[in-house]
Amino acid sequence: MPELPEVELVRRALEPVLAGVRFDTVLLRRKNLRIPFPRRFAERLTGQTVTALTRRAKYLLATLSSGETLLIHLGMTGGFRVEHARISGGYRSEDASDDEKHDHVVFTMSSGAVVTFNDARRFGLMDLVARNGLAAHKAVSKLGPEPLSADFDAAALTRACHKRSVPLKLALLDQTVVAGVGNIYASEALWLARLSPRRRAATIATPTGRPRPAAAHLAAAVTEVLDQAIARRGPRFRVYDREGGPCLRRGCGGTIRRIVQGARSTFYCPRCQK
DNA sequence: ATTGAGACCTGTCGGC
DNA sequence: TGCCGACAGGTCTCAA
Repeated sequence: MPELPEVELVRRALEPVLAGVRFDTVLLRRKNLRIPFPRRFAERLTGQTVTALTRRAKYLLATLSSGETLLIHLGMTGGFRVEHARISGGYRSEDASDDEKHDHVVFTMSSGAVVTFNDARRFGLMDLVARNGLAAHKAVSKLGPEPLSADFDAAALTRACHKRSVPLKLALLDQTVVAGVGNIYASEALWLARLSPRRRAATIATPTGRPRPAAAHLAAAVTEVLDQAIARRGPRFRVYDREGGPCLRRGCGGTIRRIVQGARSTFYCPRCQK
């Protein structure tokens, strides 16, 4: 489920549970997710306090008292459940949670909170990064600008796109162009900017690499769809998954189409997105 | 260096 | 009901 807004919402929900709190026990129920857990993962985490919970692109970053960072990616289906330790004699109700068979990591915190990571498809990952090692970490070292920071604007987008022949939609999904946009928000941002997902990325720049108006429209649209999704606590599908439905732009009258780009679905209105 | 295809893994949904 | 293919909000790797 998670693109940048969803990860940010997870971060906000988890922050009060983890920040300032210690890992009392760490239970690994398997030895890998998308990649193996690092050596002695549980031992290295146990006893440490989380000093901050931040986010970079779609990664959650828990800074630890040792200066190390616990890096977490939710993949497609990853998520956390927060419960509280029960006094012995308690029982678990059957319907309290879905598939415990996909509960892969269980953190018991010094507060009594029990934080469980569940991930059916196991496209998620956890890693432990040495103090000062984060910037060089493979997962984050090549990420482009944070779309909700001042680093991201029409100029940054233009620089990243002006020599690229890929379709605009695929450029938005490229995490080195802008970090955190995924398949839903890429379609949504292009719709908002009235730009065709099939258009070459380089066409938002002039031949000399200056931003065209489309670059500013697209940068603003990316920011807006992400901001709105966070504020509304979830995406609003104005084109995504609306194949065959009417374009919601006032006065357009077009019909939403689904195409496949890079083996993933793209939704757009051929009538108003140029 | 860039690009597209395939791989990774499980679940769900629609059609026959 | 059961089976089968298509599809799912993400990355990574490989070959051209």
